[in-house]
Amino acid sequence: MSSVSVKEVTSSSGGGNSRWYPTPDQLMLLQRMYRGGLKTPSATQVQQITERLSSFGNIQGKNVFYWFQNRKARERQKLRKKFMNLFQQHPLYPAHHQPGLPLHHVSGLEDASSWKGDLPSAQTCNLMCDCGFVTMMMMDHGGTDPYCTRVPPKTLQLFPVTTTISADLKQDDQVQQSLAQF
Amino acid sequence: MSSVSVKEVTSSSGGGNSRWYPTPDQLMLLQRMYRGGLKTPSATQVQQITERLSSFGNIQGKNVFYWFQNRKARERQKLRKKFMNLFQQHPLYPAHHQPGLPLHHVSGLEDASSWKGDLPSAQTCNLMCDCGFVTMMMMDHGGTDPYCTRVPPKTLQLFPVTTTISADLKQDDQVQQSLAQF
DNA sequence: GCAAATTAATGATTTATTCAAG
DNA sequence: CTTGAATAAATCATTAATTTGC
Repeated sequence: MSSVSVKEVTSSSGGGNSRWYPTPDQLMLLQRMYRGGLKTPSATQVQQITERLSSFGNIQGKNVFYWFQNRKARERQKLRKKFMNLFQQHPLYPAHHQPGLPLHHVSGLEDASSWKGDLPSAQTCNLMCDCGFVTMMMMDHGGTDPYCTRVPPKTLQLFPVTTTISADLKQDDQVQQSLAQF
Repeated sequence: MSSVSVKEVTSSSGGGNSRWYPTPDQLMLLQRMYRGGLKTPSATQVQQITERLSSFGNIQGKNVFYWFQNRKARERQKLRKKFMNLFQQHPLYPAHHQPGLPLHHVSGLEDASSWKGDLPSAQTCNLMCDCGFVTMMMMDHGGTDPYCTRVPPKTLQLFPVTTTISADLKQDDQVQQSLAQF
């Protein structure tokens, strides 16, 4: 570990070359392009960029591709995290998840009488939920938000998402599973 | 800063006043259910969900109903937009033989030993465009990116790709500009 | 000062979604 | 219903920072 094996820039051949590290120049240019608005370069663009950057050191197309992918992903990640911290005080959510699940059918709810009558028309929903939805969308990209931390929950699979059941059953099942989460 | 004010979740039912804002927990669960496959909950399901979510804060059946309605509607909206963009942003991937840009996977890029599922095409912003994420981004770091801004058609042709103008060319342009800097 | 130990960054892979074409 | 195309999300893996005890 401590061996800071100097990686010659001669990437090819050698054999087990370790990963690519952008040279300062390469990095600068990549960042400049990103800030300039290029988030997802096309294949052609990757190719061009690679060619140009190769004059500063060894580089491959996949390095460029990965760089933009990671850059973009981590920007979003950072923003999500920040935004969530802004919003929900309470720490990362492992709080409520019950393996055992209390799945039960809250019986006696069939009629749904409490709100059935005031079921609003479809036209109004846009107005009503607009702002709230913005909030949601902001956090949406963390939809499953297992982000938060790497520490607490290792991997939490929530939905198997099997497509072998009828829609209704599947939905009911999903509801149950979802409800079972808390 | 506009959207951050959503903080007060006070939907106190006291005076039939302000509208509902989902709490983070409620939101998370709703999203989870939606992604789990529940797009249009039945009345019964709405009721169940409402009961469960009410343990996190004030909520009514119609809120849940509206939420799903809007979520679904906006997903469709988003897709429509995406579809439209697809007609303008060209797909530049599989096409035919490009001089140095053969089929799939930006080959011509060295070993490409693991260069597998890549080949990005330009259409990223779509997810973020819709509901205020852009706002957040701007708020966060100075409104840098034209994530989803409409693309002014530029007259710049670099590649003989079939038709297409606009977004992709814009990006190519950006690349050119960026590359031109060194 | 210095390394071992720990944490943060980030390059590289894998996995899950999603829509639409067949 | 299945599958292809294309990601974004999640994860793995390795390296650089840094902390810490001596």
